[in-house]
Amino acid sequence: MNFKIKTYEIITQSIENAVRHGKFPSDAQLPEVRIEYPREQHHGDTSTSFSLESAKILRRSPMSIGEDLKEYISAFKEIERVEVVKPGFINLFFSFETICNSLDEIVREKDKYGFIKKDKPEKINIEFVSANPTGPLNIVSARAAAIGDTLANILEANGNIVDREFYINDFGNQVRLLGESVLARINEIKGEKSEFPEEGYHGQYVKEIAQFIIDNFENEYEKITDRKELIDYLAVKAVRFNVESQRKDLEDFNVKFAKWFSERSLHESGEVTATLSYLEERGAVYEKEGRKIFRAADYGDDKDRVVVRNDGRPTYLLADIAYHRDKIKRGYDRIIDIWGPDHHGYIARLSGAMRSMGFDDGKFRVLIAQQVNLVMEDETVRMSKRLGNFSTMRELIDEIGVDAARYFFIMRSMESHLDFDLTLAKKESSENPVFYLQYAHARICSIFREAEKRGIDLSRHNRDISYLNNPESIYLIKLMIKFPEEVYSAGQSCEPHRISAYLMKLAQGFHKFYTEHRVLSDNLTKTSTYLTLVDSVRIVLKNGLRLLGISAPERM
RNA sequence: GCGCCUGUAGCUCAGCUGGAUAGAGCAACGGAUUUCUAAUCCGUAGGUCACAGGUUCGAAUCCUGUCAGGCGUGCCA
Repeated sequence: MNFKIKTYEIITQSIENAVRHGKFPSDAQLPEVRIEYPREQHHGDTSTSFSLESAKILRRSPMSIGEDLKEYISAFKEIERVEVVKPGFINLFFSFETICNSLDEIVREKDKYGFIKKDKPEKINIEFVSANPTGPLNIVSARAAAIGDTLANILEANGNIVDREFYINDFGNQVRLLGESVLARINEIKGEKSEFPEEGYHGQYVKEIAQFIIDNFENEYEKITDRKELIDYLAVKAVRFNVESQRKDLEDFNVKFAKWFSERSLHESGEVTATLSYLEERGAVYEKEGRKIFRAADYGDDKDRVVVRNDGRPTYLLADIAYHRDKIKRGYDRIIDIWGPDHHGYIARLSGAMRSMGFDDGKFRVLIAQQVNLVMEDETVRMSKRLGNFSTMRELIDEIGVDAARYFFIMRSMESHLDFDLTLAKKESSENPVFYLQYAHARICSIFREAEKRGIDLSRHNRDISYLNNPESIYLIKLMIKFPEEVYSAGQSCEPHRISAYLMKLAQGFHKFYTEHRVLSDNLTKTSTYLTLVDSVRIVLKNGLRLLGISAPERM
């Protein structure tokens, strides 16, 4: 059962009945019925402000409209009580039996509870992290990884087919600089004189790459005499090294990409030039002073953007358009990109490009994973890849663990500028909210272990829902009823943090239940009823944690 | 200058796309365990929702302006 949908049905039918009986004029333009969850429990399970919104049109007081609807609403068997209060809210209270029946649904569906099957699944591509292959992944990438993977999980739970994708920027200036940096380090190790490139990468890992290449490819690169060719060779090797280590870090973070897409491959296959002619055919590109310029301003951007420089080299934008054209060609219904905050100025031009290629506006969405301030000992740590002074995702995983790290990133909305307190996350791991969730799950498992020890067999005993007629049990059941729609709306709004907030509430509800009620007792009917309840909680917790990519331990 | 994000309890942040008396965690203080795991629970305290207008039955939420912080504003990626 779904509270909102059920309430919507009841209200709209009640309105129809009222119209049929002449309470409301049949030609009135009534507003759309909206259902809300009241903040206060005593305001009902669901409520609607329909009478407030229709008062003007019907030229009647909201209270009297509510009173008219009340008799029709209370005729529904799911509804125990209807209230019309204060300014004109209609509050609905569901019957105890209706609510308790939902437990059967949860226990029956088990690990599928909250997961929807669609007749026509959407094919969704979600691209995230896509960090430059010039070094280890940093904290911002870790945040994007946690958010992107969780969002993908949620969209899958909503019945869609989701491909996770990583775009490798293995082309252009940065990569050349990486090659130069590696060359300098190789010469250094060999005791030869070498100037380190001014804009180069100073991190320790560059030395490791240099050593790695010396150990494995010395015979190959020594044959290359042309400096430019050598740098290119080293760059390719270094990129491969970095991509592999990024892939490993991400897999250890429970993130697996279906596709690693190389930017370089777009250039080599001719897709980039093909995309240019495609845009030219559509009249979206013009030439000026030897450059080719995309008419971004015609598609919502502030100004037009260069796609081919006057020396003939394509810009990053053109490659990116080619990349997204490839995604379109692969037949996705929806395309989602998650970018870092430093790219937000780029959204307008790429969305413009999508529009110019005729891709439906609402189907392309760029989300920004906002910055992360790493806080240590109450001081903000500045992160800079080039200066080599940054905290890596690898360090994060090693320090605080995957579960805690993922949870920290997911529990905040992605557009908030996150202060990540490393000392706290490390030091006080027992106070960490993620353990609170996991502990709830472990506690329930512990109850079942004890039940088994006592030889209690659930299937042999009857249940009696009257044992659930207490505030703690009712609170839990009502909350669990809302899980599927929580998953749905988190997917619709692309807000994974809602799931973590929801699970927090559920764990809270359970811990409270646990202190108030004893599950195992001599009364086998009561025991069996309670076991069904906590089993449901365990199912929902586990399903929710699975969405977040966090483990649900059976013991702690 | 222009654009994007943010501003809510001492700190970190929620607030279900406009609802009723603004919430949680942490930190502080006081209490609870002969019981299925105390990594738990209960209570107390803590607020000019940055500020000023506007929209309406009703605003933390929407519109305008101001202030503050961050980021962006390349023929870099």
